[in-house]
Amino acid sequence: MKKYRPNISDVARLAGVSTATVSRALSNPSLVSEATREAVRGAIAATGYRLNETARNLRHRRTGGILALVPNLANPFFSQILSGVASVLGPAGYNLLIADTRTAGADRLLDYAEPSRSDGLIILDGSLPVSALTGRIPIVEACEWVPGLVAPRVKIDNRSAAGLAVQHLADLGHVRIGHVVGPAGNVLSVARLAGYEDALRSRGLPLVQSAIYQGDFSLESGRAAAALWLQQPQETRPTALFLASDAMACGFIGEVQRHGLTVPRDVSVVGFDDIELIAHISPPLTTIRQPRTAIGQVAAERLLNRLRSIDDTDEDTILPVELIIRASTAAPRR
Amino acid sequence: MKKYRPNISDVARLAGVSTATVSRALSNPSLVSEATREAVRGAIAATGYRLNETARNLRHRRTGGILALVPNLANPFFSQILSGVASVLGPAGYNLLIADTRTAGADRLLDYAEPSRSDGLIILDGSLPVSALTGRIPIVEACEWVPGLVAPRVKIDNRSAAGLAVQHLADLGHVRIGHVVGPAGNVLSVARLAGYEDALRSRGLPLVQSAIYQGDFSLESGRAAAALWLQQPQETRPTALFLASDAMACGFIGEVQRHGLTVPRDVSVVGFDDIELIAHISPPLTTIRQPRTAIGQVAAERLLNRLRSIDDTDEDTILPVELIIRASTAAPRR
DNA sequence: CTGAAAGCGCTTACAG
DNA sequence: CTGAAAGCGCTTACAG
Repeated sequence: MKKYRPNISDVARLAGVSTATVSRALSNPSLVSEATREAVRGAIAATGYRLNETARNLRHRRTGGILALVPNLANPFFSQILSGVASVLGPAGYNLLIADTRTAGADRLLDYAEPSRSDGLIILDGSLPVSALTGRIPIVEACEWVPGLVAPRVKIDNRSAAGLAVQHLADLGHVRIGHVVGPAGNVLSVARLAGYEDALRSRGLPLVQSAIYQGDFSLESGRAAAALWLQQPQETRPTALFLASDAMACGFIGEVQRHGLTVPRDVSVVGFDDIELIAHISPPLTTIRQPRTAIGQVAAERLLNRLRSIDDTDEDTILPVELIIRASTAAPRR
Repeated sequence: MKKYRPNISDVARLAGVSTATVSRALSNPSLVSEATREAVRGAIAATGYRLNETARNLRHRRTGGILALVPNLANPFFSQILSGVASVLGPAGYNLLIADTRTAGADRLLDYAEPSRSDGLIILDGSLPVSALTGRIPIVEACEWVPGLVAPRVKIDNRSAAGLAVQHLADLGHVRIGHVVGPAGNVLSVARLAGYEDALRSRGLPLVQSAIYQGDFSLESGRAAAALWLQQPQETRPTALFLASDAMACGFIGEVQRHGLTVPRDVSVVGFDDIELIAHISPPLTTIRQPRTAIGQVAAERLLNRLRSIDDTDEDTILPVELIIRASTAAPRR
């Protein structure tokens, strides 16, 4: 018993028809008579035939795959987006390929936009060079975006979302409101910082450098920001902080609690993203919810439309955010 | 200016050689004279030629991809494993395909082990049916495993790892030690429960049904377990709990804190996995660290070895775990 | 409704 | 060291 993989000719021979007919019976049955279809079905069952996708793809000059470029796969922030992407791509018959732009060597960068590698790109990493991506295969950007790249973007309005967070703190009566920014140069960091500044200005609140802390979205950088904040004089340091990610907010809260302070009694904290865990820590975190599954789904749908030439606009899709008020924010102590 | 994708014949023509020579210059340069190689290089640069992977794969009767089957992509637990997988597969020239076994329809299940879909499988979901996976392409299992499936497994010793957690609690002086199990029927749940029971027995501690709570690895199920625990009489309920996942431990701690209790003063808690966040909540969680990146890397390496016929053993790789003692555990109150 | 034939873009055993 | 030719497994315009 040899391990032989039957091909379309084996089926054709057994069914007593040509390979063309088998092919049609498979991909466009209405072109084939019922009797012939039945014969083909029988031959397929008898041989255990399965279509070779690689051959079909070669013939169709496509790959059958969509490549998602993620800055850091280990970061759980992306898994939910990818889950949304996968839920759309699977049923549509596309494979989801994933590449971690950090662990993949820079030499590999040029291959991303290779038409022989995938039929389309979903970009989740705004720090990629435009030149490597431009003009080869359809692209959609999700969450982050590459400045200068012409492609539809599926995202939230980061600037006004940041404004929501800060306004919430202002509404509670806070005057000295601080901000922990994301990674330097990151498009999201820039937009959220701008929203923070917008909100302070529109409320006539003080905008001072000492209330802005550098972060990089990570837990550890939130902890470090807290360490700085703890060293500042109590009378002048912020009574409330808006942090550009939930992870940083967690790190921040953990550190101030370790120093015997209480949130929100001693300091109010707002995060960004609404990752699942932070509803369960104490205090549960007030944050801006980002519809991550929906972002992934819509990005995948728009890319599929481009592949089918339905979507010919470069317009962005802006999805709504929501301020989720939990227990990490309160009026300032007086 | 037409958008024309040059192929190997275009390069051959320009270089004044045959396509066979171009092919050799690309994949086995030592077979080709330096002068010819140079000519080919020039022609490639001039035409902007890029190898078509699909065609090469068809010729080689392979796909160039490895498919990872994940039970739930949205669960961040898997992202770090996938990160390890990606870091090995990328440099080896393989694409990483990912499928979410939950969102993909059951009809798609049979396609997973399709040789035309991928060259090998990394299985992270122990609940898949053996029949759908058997005997088609090389498989490696990581973390979870499918009972009855003959394939190398890369995992930890869940049973003794659970024992470590329980022994730590016993060492602190706890007598009534409870356990929140993972999803019913899950291979990890079963192994960790067995390890819990082992440890109690070997210490001569009471093993009672009322100290075992059903969970499913999720935050919410940890919260629900806490709700049950809170209702039990203080004199008989466990003074310490080992939970089969960090997520459940977070949910548990959050709920008991919400009821005004303090961890570890009122109850000690040990989790499992060592996900990043739980070092930063308060109290920082004592847990069993699972080397997730390494699990992903080793799984990918073993699969690559199988594809190259280097690895011909079905033996499991057992990676070491570590008990990480933080602040969520202490001696029982007396 | 069906078949013969060309072709998608590569690779490689064979011959020289 | 190099080329002609067959072939990987499909699909589809063309002809009947």
